Amino acid sequence: MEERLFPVRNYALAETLRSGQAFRWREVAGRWEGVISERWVRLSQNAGGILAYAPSPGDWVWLVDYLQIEADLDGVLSTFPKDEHMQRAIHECPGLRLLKQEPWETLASFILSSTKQIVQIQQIVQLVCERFGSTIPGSPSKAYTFPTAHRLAELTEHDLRCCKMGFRAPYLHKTARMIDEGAVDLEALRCQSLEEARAELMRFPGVGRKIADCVLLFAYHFEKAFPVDVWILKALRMLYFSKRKPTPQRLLNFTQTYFGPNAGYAQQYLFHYMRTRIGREKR
DNA sequence: GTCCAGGGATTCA
DNA sequence: TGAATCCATGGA
Repeated sequence: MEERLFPVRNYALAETLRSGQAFRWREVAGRWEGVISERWVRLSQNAGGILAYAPSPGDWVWLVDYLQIEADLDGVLSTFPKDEHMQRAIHECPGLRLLKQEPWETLASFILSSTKQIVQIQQIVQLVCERFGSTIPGSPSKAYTFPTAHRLAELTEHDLRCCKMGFRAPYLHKTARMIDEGAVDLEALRCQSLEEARAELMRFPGVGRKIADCVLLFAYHFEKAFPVDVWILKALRMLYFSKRKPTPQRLLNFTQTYFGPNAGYAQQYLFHYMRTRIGREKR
């Protein structure tokens, strides 16, 4: 086991890991345990920064990249609109970050996310990993990798349905098969334009605009991708369109222009703001 | 545009 | 404690 302190400032670790972009982090006695690709890791935060603990971590680049430790957050925030709502959203959760996740796991997880609450998505993903992932040797607690597309492709739809994913099972199964057969190359999307990459992702069953944009943002860091779900819809209507009722097309145009070059990052702040503050007040 | 597809967590009475 | 509602939706 090795330990390393990353002296990063302005990083809201707990809020970031809980924010609904990743589904495999577990809080254990104030520390966070998770799996990044093939590696188990435990994270905690103190005044000095983020403390990481992992078996044979090598150069830790995998973690620095995943957590985006070297990202210039202040630079990103400075591109946000200077309106009252965005400034409040930033103030509400200083240090909220976007992670950089592995494309296949992100795609599969968000196919499973449709009309599910975050807690339930976590449960389904955990079941899938326990049943079909590989065990990770050397981790103090039982840990599993996220199963490969090839592994899921050789299962039956029924095997997947048994992980409580319901009608999402055929979507995930067919998507795994398409990737396994090479019909779509997830790595190739990295050098495509946002529009091309989105169109590729939407070829998968169960992937519409919203899920495609989640994958584009959380895995590929297309910084203009702006997933619009019920929370964001609520936020936009309440904060920016309180007087008139916008058409869906008008809302889409707004998300593509108003929030600037880091619209996806702004979306994450809005999402968190809605779920914590307003979400609570409204109830 | 409308309806439907699991089922668990959460809220409410 | 039992019922109602909600849920990072997409497809027919």
